[in-house]
Amino acid sequence: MTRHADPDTRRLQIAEALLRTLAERGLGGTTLADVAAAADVSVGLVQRYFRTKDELLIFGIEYVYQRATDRLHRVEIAPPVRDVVVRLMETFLPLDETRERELRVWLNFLTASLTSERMAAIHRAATGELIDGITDALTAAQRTGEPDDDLDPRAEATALVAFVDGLCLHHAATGDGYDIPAIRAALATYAGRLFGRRAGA
Amino acid sequence: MTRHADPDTRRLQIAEALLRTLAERGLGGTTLADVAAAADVSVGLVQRYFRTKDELLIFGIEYVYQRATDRLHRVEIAPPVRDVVVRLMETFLPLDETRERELRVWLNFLTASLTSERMAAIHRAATGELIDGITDALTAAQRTGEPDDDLDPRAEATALVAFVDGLCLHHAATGDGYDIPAIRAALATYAGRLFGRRAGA
DNA sequence: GAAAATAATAGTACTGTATTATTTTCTTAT
DNA sequence: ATAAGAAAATAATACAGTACTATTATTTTC
Repeated sequence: MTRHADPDTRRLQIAEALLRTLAERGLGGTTLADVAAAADVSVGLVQRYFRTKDELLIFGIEYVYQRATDRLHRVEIAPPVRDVVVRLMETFLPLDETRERELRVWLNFLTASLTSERMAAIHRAATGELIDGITDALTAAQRTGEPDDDLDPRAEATALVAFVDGLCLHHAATGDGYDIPAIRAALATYAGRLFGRRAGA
Repeated sequence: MTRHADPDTRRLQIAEALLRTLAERGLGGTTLADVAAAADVSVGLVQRYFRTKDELLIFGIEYVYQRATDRLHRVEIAPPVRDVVVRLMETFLPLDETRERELRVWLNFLTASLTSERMAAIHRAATGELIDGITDALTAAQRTGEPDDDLDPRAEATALVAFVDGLCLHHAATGDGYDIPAIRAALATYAGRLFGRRAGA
């Protein structure tokens, strides 16, 4: 990579190399040299675009959340709300290699946020916005009488997010029993109960 | 700590110091010196009882899973099954400081297992046994006609474990909206739907 | 007196950071 | 169109800090 590119592109290229490296070696096993090698770039270049390793990591986590947010915003919002909610949550599933990687990276950052207030804040903000969005969707659905009568939209939104994250977590760490079809089926079942599948049985 | 103790006790003492340190500083921020200090012991002593740091960490994760297993085995198994399942899952909730610590440690080990086959194997084994147990409970409940008619016990068990782990994960990392009462309420709601709360509304 | 634990030290390896000289690439002005 | 100069990227090196491991002598405890 000896071609000049504009600064923003370079930062993105390096960030993507970071994500690849993080997914493969974990946060504790990732060095600047690793990232530079993955980006096919010299270590000095990484240093030029990111003053410190911390700055690179912060940029990396924000990049991951940005991509997740972009996916969310591309979701079609045509009713019924039940399907909208399912589609929203499915954007988080590791349905392709990219998201599989991002899941692993996310888990690393999440664990890091236990000891880094800086990262914790980023994570909290993103999670909060997500839950707000789901809450709004559930509230809207209630007005159309779609979901169960007396459910607490915010509580259900937080529970749903926890459920999906739990599924993803086990997919990444456990494997067995948490393959993609199983996860989608579990999500469908969950949504069915949440919105009351009285029509069925 | 200058009193002699039998080897097993010493290893346990050091392991507990490890857990305290891990919960506080994370896996990446924990050094042998930290552990020794937390155990009020010299670094040389840690080295005597654990040849390498890796050996200490493996012992630590096994210790955590052992404690979780012990808690599971102390759960009362009096029907209805619905309550048994809830009680089983509640043993994983961070209901006291010890489990709060263990949750953080567990998250660190879980993330580490993404890049360590050794740790991944330990995690998979423990998760597998747990899911087997829940599956058995659900199957037994089906014979008594307690839960819904046509549910897949194994799929439901894996989903339930994912749900609880997701709740714990967000409690540790996110905080907001995932306090203990909220988690218990979410679990109760989930169990209610799983076992069919037709009696209520 | 034997075993356990401490204390001090040394060595090796790795990593983040900083610096510098050199080469390559792009742009611009002639 | 091309040559000169600016900017970007490389390469090599140095440095300081840290951590794991190993070793040894000394002290404490049983």
